[in-house]
Amino acid sequence: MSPKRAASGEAVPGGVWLREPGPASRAPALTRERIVAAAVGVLDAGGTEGLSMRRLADALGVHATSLYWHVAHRDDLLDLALDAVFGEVALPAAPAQSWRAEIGAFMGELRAALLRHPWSAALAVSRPLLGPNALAHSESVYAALARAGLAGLDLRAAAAAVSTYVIGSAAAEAAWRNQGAAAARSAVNDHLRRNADRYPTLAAHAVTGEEDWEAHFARGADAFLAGLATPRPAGPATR
Amino acid sequence: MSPKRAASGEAVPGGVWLREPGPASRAPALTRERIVAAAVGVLDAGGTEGLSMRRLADALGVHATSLYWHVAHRDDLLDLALDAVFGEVALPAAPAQSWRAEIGAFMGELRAALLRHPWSAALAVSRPLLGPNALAHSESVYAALARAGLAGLDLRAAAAAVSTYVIGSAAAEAAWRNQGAAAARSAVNDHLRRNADRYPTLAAHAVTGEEDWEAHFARGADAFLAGLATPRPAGPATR
DNA sequence: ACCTGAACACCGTTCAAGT
DNA sequence: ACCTGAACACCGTTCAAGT
Repeated sequence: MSPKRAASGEAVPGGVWLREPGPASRAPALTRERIVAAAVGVLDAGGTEGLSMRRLADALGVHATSLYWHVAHRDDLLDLALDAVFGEVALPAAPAQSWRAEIGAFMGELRAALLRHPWSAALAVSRPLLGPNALAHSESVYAALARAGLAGLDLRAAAAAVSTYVIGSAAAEAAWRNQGAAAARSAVNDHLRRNADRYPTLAAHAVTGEEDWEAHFARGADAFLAGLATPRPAGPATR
Repeated sequence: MSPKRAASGEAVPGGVWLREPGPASRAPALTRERIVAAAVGVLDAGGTEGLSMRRLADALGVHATSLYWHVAHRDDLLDLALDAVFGEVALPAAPAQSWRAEIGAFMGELRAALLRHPWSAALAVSRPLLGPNALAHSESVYAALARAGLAGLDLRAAAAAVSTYVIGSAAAEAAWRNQGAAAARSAVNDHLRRNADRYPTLAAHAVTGEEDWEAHFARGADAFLAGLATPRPAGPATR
């Protein structure tokens, strides 16, 4: 695990400073951590499409093919970068608060992390979340819901729904923000108003000005948590 | 709007059958509908990554660059194909049933359509849904929820949550099904069991055998609809 | 063990040219 | 109006080679 001993020679006190840091003393130059950190940077800058092996290699001062020593495919990079985003979300310190407060807090924090990296939510819906950070959060959500008395299919469905709602909302928000934003929004409004005969309710109720995404999200999350708290009709299918 | 008149010549009764369908009488060969239908086919066969302009052109017996006459970018193709999937979902015929039944039915049908085209859900989370078919469904969801008494932010949040839940669930399901399925599943189970100290609740409650995805989905949808039906605390922020 | 360099089989998109 | 063909600037990934 420790890096190889630096090049040999007589032990001269203070010699480190005099010797050229020969190739043997260079740390591996590339590590998974460095690669993943750089990948997150490239993704933040250019989105999923902007992440190419060559561009990432450039950012690391290295040839593209070198990356394949540390990583099997480009896809692995995406999975690793995504789990790094989950790693930005703190795990609940004290399990003292109510399950509802704990899960509500988790939802808010996960949303914030996903929005800090606008490429991440779209990625999170499209691949199994099995990285250590994602699993750690999954575990704490399961634990909180189990404390709430859920089990079996109810528990699994509730846990899945929690992350589905957060990730899906963040992905939608990121998708809207990505594009021209203001320009796009007014184009949509125009379109709806021009076709008010086909879309009367949309024309009357859909967005007009600046969306308050956070209030929007919180409203849905509230409704959703209220639903989870509602006792299920104890049908025979409950296992 | 009507296609150009076929090549001229003396009007001989029954002559159509005798004349070669010369180049002048060929219909435009490429139309947006044909292109979109072929794109859906290519996507069904090879997923989002499998859709390239050249491959699609091949399927249509045409040169790749010809597509650019009908479509501006590859992205347009994705938007058009996605809206075609929404077009497979029937609009509610009679607005007679309860809003809850209507929306529940819509959710089930949309899920089915998205799963018939496993590439579609992941796409639907990552881009604004502004195609005519998507908007038509959006309109009817808004209308049903407005009938239920929702308005303003409540209405928008509820409508957004409905599609977020359906699309997010379908995307997650498709992602799990895409990969090795059985192999992957048992690998995950092994992984969780090996790390049961880190993930005790997951190891105890997470999937073991075959998932019943539909029951899973329905359970979450029920909880979710129950939450929507729960009256909101009439805070001052309700506009 | 780790990185390079050349190479292969692809990409999306443009643009001038044909009919 | 619609399609072709050549061309440009990219891709992910492999593999033999270097150190």
